Amino acid sequence: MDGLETRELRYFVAVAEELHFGRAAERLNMAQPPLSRAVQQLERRLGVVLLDRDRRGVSLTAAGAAMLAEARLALDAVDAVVRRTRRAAAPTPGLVLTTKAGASHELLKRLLDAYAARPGAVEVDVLLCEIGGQGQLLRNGSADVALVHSPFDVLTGLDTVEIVTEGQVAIVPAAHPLAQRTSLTVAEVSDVPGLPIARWPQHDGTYPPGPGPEVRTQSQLAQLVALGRTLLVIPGSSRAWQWPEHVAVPVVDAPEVTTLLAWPAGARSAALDGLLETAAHLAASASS
Amino acid sequence: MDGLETRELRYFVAVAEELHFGRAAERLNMAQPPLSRAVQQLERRLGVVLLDRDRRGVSLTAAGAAMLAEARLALDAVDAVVRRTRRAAAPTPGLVLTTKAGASHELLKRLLDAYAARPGAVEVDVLLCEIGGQGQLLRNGSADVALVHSPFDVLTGLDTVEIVTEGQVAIVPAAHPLAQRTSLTVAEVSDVPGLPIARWPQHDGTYPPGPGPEVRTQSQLAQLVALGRTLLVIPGSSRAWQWPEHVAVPVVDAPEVTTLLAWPAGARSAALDGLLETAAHLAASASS
DNA sequence: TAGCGGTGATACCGGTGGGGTATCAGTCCC
DNA sequence: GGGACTGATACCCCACCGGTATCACCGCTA
Repeated sequence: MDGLETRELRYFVAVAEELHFGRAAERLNMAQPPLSRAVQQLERRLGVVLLDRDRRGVSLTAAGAAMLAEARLALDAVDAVVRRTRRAAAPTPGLVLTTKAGASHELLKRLLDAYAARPGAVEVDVLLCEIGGQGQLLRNGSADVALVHSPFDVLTGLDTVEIVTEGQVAIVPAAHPLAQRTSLTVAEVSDVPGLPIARWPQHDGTYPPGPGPEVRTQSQLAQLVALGRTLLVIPGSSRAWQWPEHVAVPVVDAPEVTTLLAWPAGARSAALDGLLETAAHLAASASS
Repeated sequence: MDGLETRELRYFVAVAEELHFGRAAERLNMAQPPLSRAVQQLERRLGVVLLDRDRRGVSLTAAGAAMLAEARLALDAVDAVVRRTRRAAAPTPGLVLTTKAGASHELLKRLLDAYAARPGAVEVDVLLCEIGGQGQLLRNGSADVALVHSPFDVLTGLDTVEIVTEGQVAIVPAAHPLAQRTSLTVAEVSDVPGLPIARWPQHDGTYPPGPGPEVRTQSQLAQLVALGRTLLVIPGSSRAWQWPEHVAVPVVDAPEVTTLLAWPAGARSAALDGLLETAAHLAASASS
């Protein structure tokens, strides 16, 4: 009846992502025939057609698409078992905190310092990740807690505690006329001639179309602003990495950004509780 | 390095729950020796000691306890793959809504009627579960959405939308002096001589100690109240199942109860969106 | 239309390893 | 010290996973 092994899930995910048995088999370091067979067996056992093998290629059925999403979550959960178990077994368990490189640097520093001063504090490793990558790292057990920014980061499935809410600033090249302003509006900074918004890679690694430069890292972005090629709008506290060639101008009508600590729902531990309490104190002192 | 099959997780969970290789093997319908071997291999591959095999029995190490919690979540996620895939493949996919038997009956009826009247509404199956069982059913894919009650039900990992907030009433035997009152306080209904609060089974199936009667179902409870053996405090809308021998008295200082729809974070679908929208309308009309 | 490249499915085979039985090795208890 | 009980070890077998070889089907092209 049931039983479904993770091997079968991995096979299906590979095929569903590649939409090509040969390439999927290559990715799995195996030959194509056993992969075809395994997926057929999976479909028979589920009693569900997951893939349409038409002439000229493979495509997902509706059920296959549903299964792909669920299977990814399940595989993440299985990976999380290994990672969290290994960390729980470490001589000094510690915590892993993940955040976007460069974001909320000052706040993070205050949080870590305050937590380290607590009695019974454990070591906190900081794991820098790409934009929007925190959720994945929490789900697959690579991290215990993340510093995230609402409304930018997806928070579904995570418990959170707010730390601070703040306005946003535009980072513009010092030489640009906008740098003279004391405040700006969203309308003024969107679609500035000669300063197109930079484009970040999407989930599949490709870039959306548009006039702005393609970037992968914060430092690339910083340099591009310094070169007068783009501008960006970020939370005020992120200006820590501002260059001499940058000018920060408040954007008065930009949506407020809330910095939060997020953790996988239900994955509390004594160490995490300590960090959350520290964060709550920080939030209280910041708002007073 | 990685790899971990669900079979290994099932084996470990069985042993960790039974704390006895023989019984665990019996539960798994296999012999004890291969089970011992499999768990040993698992420990070697992880490089982590999960179980202490002391004289007189088996016990979990700290890492083993952590792994047990994670493994249960992962196995639920794998089960969810099967259930949700099968449902997605059904000719008419439908939605499965779960709730505690007897709770918010009127509200549920209004919600389902209103949703059924929507264009494009799919069939909604109602799955009645035991107290507090909704989270498990959502996690393992047995249900798509649940009707839950804050602060009673655990909401971690679930996205929610509020429907209605209401006060609580005490359900007391009509023959009891308290039935004459027009309002009560928490202090008055806790520890009433001769009317001890009923006890519900815990997660492991055993009952907490105390003077109250042991119950498993709402109808048992209803009968016990009618017999004058206990009283209970529940949301006002739950009085639908009130008997002639019951009297409902508002408890003025009891915490308010919020009825919500909850669903696994990130598991949105077109059908679910329709139901949530209906619930939002219901909430708006109820508050106005 | 015949050939060819490319795709997934089928046929068959060998080795690994998961699961079985039989037994051993401790421990506790009378 | 013997028996009951528990988990570990020894050994065996065969199911099944993965490999190679090949087929069947389609579309393109000359």
